[in-house]
Amino acid sequence: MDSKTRMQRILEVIRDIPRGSVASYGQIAEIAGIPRGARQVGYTLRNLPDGHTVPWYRVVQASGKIAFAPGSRQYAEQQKRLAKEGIAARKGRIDMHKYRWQPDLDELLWKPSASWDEQ
DNA sequence: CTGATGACTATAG
DNA sequence: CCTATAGCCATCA
Repeated sequence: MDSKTRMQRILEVIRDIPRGSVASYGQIAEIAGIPRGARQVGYTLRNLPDGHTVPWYRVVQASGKIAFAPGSRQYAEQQKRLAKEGIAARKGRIDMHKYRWQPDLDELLWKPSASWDEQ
């Protein structure tokens, strides 16, 4: 089925978010090849089956805010897990400039043989 | 098929 | 910074 493939691509991307970094729903969707699919990412995470190993807590809103309501159980859980990776959430907000995942840059760092002089 | 939903987002005030 | 609003789009009922 097609919807299943889409969901799997979303989960794959989330699993690729490195420890210590975060990505936005829209960013995940775009990387997964689903432009404007931010809500679908949220939908997918919302229905994660028990026993999953998806780092859902590394996904936040584009603004850097945690998507859960302040005071909720999940809000606290996410903030706690992020803190464990060295990501501080001040008032439920994360410094995206500092922690936003940049897959392209990651690849360049792992493949220094690529053209550097292009800038 | 139709209308409602929502772990979203960009924009305006 | 915050709220309000309008797009968005796969799923659901």
